[in-house]
Amino acid sequence: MTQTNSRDTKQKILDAAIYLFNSKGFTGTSVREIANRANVNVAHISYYFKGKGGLLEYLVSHYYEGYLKIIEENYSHIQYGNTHDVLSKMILDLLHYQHENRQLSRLVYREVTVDSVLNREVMTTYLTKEKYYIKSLLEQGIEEGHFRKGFIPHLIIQLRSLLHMPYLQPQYMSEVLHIQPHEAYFVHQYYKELKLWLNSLLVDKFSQDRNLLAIR
Amino acid sequence: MTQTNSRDTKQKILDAAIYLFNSKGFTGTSVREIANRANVNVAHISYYFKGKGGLLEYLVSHYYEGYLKIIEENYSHIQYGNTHDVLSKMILDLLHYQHENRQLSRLVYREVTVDSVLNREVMTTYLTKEKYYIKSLLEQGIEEGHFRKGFIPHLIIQLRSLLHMPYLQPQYMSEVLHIQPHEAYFVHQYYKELKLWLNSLLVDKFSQDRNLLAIR
Amino acid sequence: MTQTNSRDTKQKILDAAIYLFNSKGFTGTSVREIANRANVNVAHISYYFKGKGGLLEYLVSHYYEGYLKIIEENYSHIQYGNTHDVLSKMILDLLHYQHENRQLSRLVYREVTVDSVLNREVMTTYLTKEKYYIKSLLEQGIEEGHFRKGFIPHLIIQLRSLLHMPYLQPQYMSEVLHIQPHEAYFVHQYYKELKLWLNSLLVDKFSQDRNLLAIR
Amino acid sequence: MTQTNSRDTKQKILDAAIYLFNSKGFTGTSVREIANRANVNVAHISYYFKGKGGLLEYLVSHYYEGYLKIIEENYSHIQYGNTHDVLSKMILDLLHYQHENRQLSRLVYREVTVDSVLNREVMTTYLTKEKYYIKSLLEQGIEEGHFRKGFIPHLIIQLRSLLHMPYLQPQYMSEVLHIQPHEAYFVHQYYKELKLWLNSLLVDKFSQDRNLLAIR
DNA sequence: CATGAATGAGCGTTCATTCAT
DNA sequence: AATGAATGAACGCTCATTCAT
Repeated sequence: MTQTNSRDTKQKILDAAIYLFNSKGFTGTSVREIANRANVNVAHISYYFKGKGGLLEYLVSHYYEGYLKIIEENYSHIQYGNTHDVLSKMILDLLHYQHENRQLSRLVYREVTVDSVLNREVMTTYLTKEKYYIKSLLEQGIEEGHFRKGFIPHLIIQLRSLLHMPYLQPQYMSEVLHIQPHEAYFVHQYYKELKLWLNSLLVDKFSQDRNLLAIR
Repeated sequence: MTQTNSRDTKQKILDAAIYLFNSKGFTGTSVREIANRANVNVAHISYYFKGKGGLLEYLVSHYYEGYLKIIEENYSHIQYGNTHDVLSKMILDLLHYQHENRQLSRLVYREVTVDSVLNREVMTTYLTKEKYYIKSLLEQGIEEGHFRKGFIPHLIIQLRSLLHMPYLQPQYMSEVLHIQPHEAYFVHQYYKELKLWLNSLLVDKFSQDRNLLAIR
Repeated sequence: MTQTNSRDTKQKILDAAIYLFNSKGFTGTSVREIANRANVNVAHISYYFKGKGGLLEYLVSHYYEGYLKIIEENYSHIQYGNTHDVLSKMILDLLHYQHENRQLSRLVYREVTVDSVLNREVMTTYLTKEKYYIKSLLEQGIEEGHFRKGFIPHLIIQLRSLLHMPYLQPQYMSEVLHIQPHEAYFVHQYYKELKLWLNSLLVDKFSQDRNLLAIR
Repeated sequence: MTQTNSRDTKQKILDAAIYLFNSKGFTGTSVREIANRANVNVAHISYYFKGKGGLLEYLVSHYYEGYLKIIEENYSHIQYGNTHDVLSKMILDLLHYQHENRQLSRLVYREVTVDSVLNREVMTTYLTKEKYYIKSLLEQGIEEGHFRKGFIPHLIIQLRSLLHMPYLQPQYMSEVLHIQPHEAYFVHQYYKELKLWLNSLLVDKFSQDRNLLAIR
């Protein structure tokens, strides 16, 4: 009876879509299911998002925009000698971002593994930037002698794998490993693991000292 | 017109299904597409695999059976003091397995991220076993003083993430990172990375020596 | 092209379904045939009636509701000594009802002879009520001394057989017996037959008189 | 392992078909269901009966042949003054026939209510003969003054209705009326009802006597 | 004779989207 | 802005039948 404004309707659609795409997959979800769950007329989905495809595009874009913003914001704090700290902070922020957008994270990371034009666009628009920033950080750390030399693409794979995987398989986490990734403390616990990984990239003390000596 | 035997037909269906499920996802692929690609009558899919769902189940089960067989085979070689070597070898074998079943790997790892009864069954049938073996290996390594203490579930997450992710995102690998995961040498290159990760689990020389001294 | 209202569409589907179910049977009719005959999109059948099964259920329920209404209405006029008149009138009304819904009658009476959940529901919902009313009427008539004693279930079988059969086999009626049950006068002619049957239930004059004498 | 001869196979198919056609209807039953139930290869149905349709035709023909044989056999005993006895005996024999072929009776009486070429053939081949014999019997009885005058087609309808209906609705009989038509004694109980009906056709004593007097 | 693979048409249903109201 | 009727294509699946082995 009460009139809802378009902001509400759009948000209700988005919430329903996130839930359903997350749990059943994009192609496994029908627009009618979304409309029913959102208590909204079916036609609104085409009206507001130009169809089911547009709805996914909207979700994915929004997700990666927030994702990239975190990376860019952290990257902007780069100075001489602080690449390790910047990377640490970036990782923590991304973990928080994923945690706050758990359902969206899962669906985005999954849908991006199918061959589609959307996937292509995501890669050229967001993932190349993501790669650029991480690569730059690692390169600078290596140049400054803090990170050991390594094949950077492989390091990027590892970082992304470690970051994303837990949010792609929450049911496995909880039902097999008995870890609750949706609990707030998971972020901090898992963050420690990623710091250990990060430390393993560091030039070890001995080599580092030797390097310094050699330089002198 | 000529009648072919059932082995051929079944295999043609499987090949087509792997390709299409891999590239478009399970729900995004229709049985008619599969039948067309396999040059086979649509009815055969239900006839041989009890429907589209049965086809996926068959693929996933077969994949995880081969996967688990590798883990069990390697695990059987466990002896005192060789956990590190067993794990290394297991990782290499799994990388090879994934490489030889690249398309199947991607589709299995993806489809297992949706909420479904199949997923449930996979977790209780295969993934709990996988967890058991890896956990046992790590625990023994820790007990024997080779691996540093750590929260084992988190280590399992990391290992699985590092192992599976590259095969879940081949397009990202090739188009953004310019790595060709389908080339044979990728396995060996990436294997080195995983060995580095494995080494990072080792008790470092210093502590190890100190421990040995203390024991004497 | 022009949009018609839903009442029209539903009715067109119903008319087509009655005709086709009547002539070819429920399982022998396809939804596409119905849709074509109704000049309506196939999807509307599921849209309005929740599938082919729902369509049959709707038809059967509506039929028996009208059928029972007649029985209840007549039953409500029951008074001391008028059971014979009430039964006569009820039979005439039911004959008219069947005549006005000739096609529906045939399909309902036929489909109710297959083993199905719908059939079960019809029996518990409608036919037990029908039995109750007829049984009550006959029992009262017997108690009051108008009807000869008899095994009531057998009388019910006979009444129902005589009432329904002509409408279950109209082709036989017209092509073998050369009777046109669809002509209006058939109702009145056949009604006379049923009255004769009803009279055969009556205690005959002699016995009746004797009974009365004996009572005095 | 043991080789079955073709007689067995045919009979197994017939038994399975009778059961399934009876319970689910002809169009509601698939040849594969029949083959499964008969433990026989699907192809045999087409091989032996020229398809599903031929199977039904075979069943219906056989049924009506036995049915007609009973009528003809009884009719052959007709003599002056015994029409009533002949009819009684015929009715009893038909009740027995229906009882011994309960499932087949139901399916035949049902399938004969759809519009089909088979139905047409049945009417011209068997039902016209059935009509001829019953009509002749009734006409002779009327001529001889035993049966009251009546519209013969209507009498035929009644006789057929009363005879067939109980076997067309066994579930109704048992679940609503709590009569077990499959029990042997039902035949005799119900036979009494049909004799009462038959007696109601008789010229009553008074009128008969009066007629006789008038004739003299 | 018996088998099971193979066929292609058809099944009932659901799809994403459009559009008049 | 919001509705629900309407569309036609596509969905997964089953059908009765054929036929080489």
